[in-house]
Amino acid sequence: MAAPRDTPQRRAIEAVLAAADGFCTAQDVHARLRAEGHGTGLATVYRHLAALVEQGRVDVVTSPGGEARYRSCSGSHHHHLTCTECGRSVEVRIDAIERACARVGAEHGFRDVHHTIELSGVCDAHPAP
Amino acid sequence: MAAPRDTPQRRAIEAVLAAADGFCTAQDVHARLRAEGHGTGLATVYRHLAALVEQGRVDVVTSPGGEARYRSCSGSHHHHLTCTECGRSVEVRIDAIERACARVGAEHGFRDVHHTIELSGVCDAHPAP
DNA sequence: ACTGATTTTGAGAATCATTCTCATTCTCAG
DNA sequence: CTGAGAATGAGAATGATTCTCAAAATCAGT
Ligand SMILES: [Zn+2]
Ligand SMILES: [Zn+2]
Ligand SMILES: [Zn+2]
Ligand SMILES: [Zn+2]
Repeated sequence: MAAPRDTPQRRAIEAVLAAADGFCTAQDVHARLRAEGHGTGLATVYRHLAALVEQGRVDVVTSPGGEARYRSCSGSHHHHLTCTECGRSVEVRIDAIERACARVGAEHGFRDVHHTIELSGVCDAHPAP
Repeated sequence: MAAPRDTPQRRAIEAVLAAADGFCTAQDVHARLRAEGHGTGLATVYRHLAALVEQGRVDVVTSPGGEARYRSCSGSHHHHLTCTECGRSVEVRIDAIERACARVGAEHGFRDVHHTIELSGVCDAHPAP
């Protein structure tokens, strides 16, 4: 369960994530690697993706369809606003929400409260009403 | 794809959800039905669960493990605070968050913004620090 | 570089939740 | 009662993720 060292495969995977500016699926990463000539295996992609998530270098959200989608990100706490049309996503940080979540947890006698928040919508690069 | 009518199977499923006071998996529901003697099939459980979700009579959240968990709920907009130890969960409504989410969407030029929020922690029925 | 120990890799098999298929059973209006 | 259409359930199919394990790469010590 130790994090795999830095290897060419890991670098290739990080490169793919950096190139994409939205979330992409493990299978997507694998396909893109294959397209670029790297013979990286699917298992390896999953391994590194999991390690990167653990290190906080990559975010993962489980899409409604049930698959996990990955995206490289800054290390500190934040959430994502993602376009449902083009997949583009921006990191957002909203103190009001952070505070409200903490307060609600306390009010109900819960401790060690965590939260997951996902925002989605249609960005301004698409036909408007 | 039309919503199935009201049938004994549907009633049984709703009963199971009502009995449990936390989220449970489709497979859980199926198993519990079997245990109670109903010969309900897995496909039927999934069908009704999906219909109930569509009607807003049931909430669904995809757990970190990737499976969908269901819970009967009131119809109006709300979120859940769930205990990671016993699975108990309470509905919460936090205007501050609703407002903040809408505002952030607008600030970034997104329209038709939706959000999913899940709170989890340990409830006061468990050993404290 | 050579050797042996350790880690990483990748092809394919194994899992497992969910969805599909389809013949059978139900429901209900006429 | 009868026939059309809806619902059911057993089992197959799907598809993402995880596991298995032999081969390949890497490392430390010589
Ligand atoms: Zn967009
Ligand atoms: Zn937060
Ligand atoms: Zn609890
Ligand atoms: Zn809300």
